[in-house]
Amino acid sequence: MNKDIEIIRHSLAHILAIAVKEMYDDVKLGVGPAIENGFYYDFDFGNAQIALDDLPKIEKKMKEIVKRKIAFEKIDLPKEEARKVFANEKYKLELIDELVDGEITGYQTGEFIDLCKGPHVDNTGEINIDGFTLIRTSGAYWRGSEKNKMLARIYGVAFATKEELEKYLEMMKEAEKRDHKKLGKELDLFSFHPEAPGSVYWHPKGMILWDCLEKFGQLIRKEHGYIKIKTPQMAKNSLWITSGHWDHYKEDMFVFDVDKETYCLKPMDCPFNIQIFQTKQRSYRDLPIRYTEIGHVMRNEKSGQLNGMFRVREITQDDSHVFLREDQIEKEISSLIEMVQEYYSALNIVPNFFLSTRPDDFMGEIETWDKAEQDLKNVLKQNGISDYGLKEKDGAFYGPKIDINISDALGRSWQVATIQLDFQLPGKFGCEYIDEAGERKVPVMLHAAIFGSFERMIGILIEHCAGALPLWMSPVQIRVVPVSENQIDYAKEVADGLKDFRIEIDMDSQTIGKKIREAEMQKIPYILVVGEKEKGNKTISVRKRGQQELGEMKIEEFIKILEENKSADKLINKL
RNA sequence: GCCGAUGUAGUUCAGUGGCAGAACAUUCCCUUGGUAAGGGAAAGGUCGAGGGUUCGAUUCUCUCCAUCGGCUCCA
Repeated sequence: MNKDIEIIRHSLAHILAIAVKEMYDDVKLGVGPAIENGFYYDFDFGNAQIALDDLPKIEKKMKEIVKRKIAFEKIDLPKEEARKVFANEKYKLELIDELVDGEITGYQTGEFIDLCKGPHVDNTGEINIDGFTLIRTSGAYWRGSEKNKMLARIYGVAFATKEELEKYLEMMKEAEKRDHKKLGKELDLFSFHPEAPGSVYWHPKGMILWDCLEKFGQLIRKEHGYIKIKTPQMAKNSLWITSGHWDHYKEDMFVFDVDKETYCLKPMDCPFNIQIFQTKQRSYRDLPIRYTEIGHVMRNEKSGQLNGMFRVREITQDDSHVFLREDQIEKEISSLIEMVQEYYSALNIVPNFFLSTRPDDFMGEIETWDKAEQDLKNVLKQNGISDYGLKEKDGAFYGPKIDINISDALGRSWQVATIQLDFQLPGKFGCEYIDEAGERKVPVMLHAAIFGSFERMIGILIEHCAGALPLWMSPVQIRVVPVSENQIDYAKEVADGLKDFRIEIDMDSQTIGKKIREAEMQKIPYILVVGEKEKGNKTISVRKRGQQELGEMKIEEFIKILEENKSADKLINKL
């Protein structure tokens, strides 16, 4: 973030607080930082409510304050002094109590003083009155904890100039057009229905996309030595008590009674994979054993956090579980990172790596966790990934993980792939193998999903390409458009010659312009126009998605173009 | 789950305390066309669900459901 604009954003948060204080009685202040593209401020309005409709008034007041050209003055506040100044601000007092003398500073603007480290602009006059706007309100828990009171957060966006602001707002409007929920409907890929909140209904075209992803994933896994399995959808709670999910994950599980016993829909596949491992006596020579499973798991996500395909209750994971010896850990994790990189480069997506560390609610010994975290750090380094982010306390209850995040059209970051190192569950279940010396040993377990879930990954993919999927994944790859009904027979002949592709014929008795428009809006990669001319010459006129005509050519020539496109996609030859 | 917004035809959206509207899509008719919308007609609705206020509610009000933007939580 540009330093100057960050100061402006921070100052605007301060000005927002002034405006709200002037307009509403008995408002208590929370905090108000600069954020990417703007700023926010949290307020406790007491019994009053703040709604979207109130924002224009507040924004007007902010602009008025900017025009007053008042100075921001930094003041040092000894703790006792600060307690006096903010005597009426319970949230500020809470923050002051955690600071020590000398650390506490405030910024005074006219009558108003805010508790703040700064920096701020010297004078409100430095702020461009047309460079910012308030965009939305939301609730936000005080200090980010669900246990605390929910404050009213007001968000604004701010830039140095009016033009930059307008450009940003325009960009966000464009981004909304790439929303996978909207495109999924328009392209007839999937739907949602109120009777099954958080579950996806896959339409025929969406299913083709799904199959392409699945096949490609399995191909990569096969090359890395994985074998497919399939496990149950539900199990008695005794299994989940053993695994620890009952203690650590119960809130998110669907639980129900059958014949006086308690059952759970599976929220994860791991315990079942462990049970398969245990059906035989395993030797050190057998390891690593690499299972992969298309896991259909169900998690009771809270209603308010469901979000299109990004956050569903029925999640289909490209799951894998590896049982291995300690000396195999680094090599195996490297292999998983390699798989992630192969997969994402084929999808033209750059993965962002994160290390997620021990959560508060962890299972096992701290020393084991420290070792596991160190192992993951080593492997990341060995694979040339040094710029990974840190997600503190974000590991699974059974082990730390390497996560891969991808942004959606609106710039929100979603976790997709995950590689988890687990020293806990195999022991919990009493897994063993016989080592070289004939001793019983507990294997280590890796949990990994390469693209995370079909739902989330497909949502992300759609948004990344605005629905214009690469040829190999397009549900319909080619549409033949006859100029008039007189060429329908020839169109069928053309389609027959391209049987290896997903091809369809537009039989509508509409103008050619209309039919082209339809095909373009459906984001079909190739449109083949056939009229009297083509019929006579035994050719086709090719139009590529989003471009002009490629010209008239023989079908064989067109197939050559398709093949080149395929090899450009690298992986298509494998499908 | 919490804060806020939204819910009207298959879709995108207008609108109103007193007979429910458009465009696109659908069906039919005319048109037989040359690279992003040819013309016409018909059909299409328990205005998210249930209470309340009212002579009368799609409209006001309450509860619930669903969706979206955040918060929290997670692939």
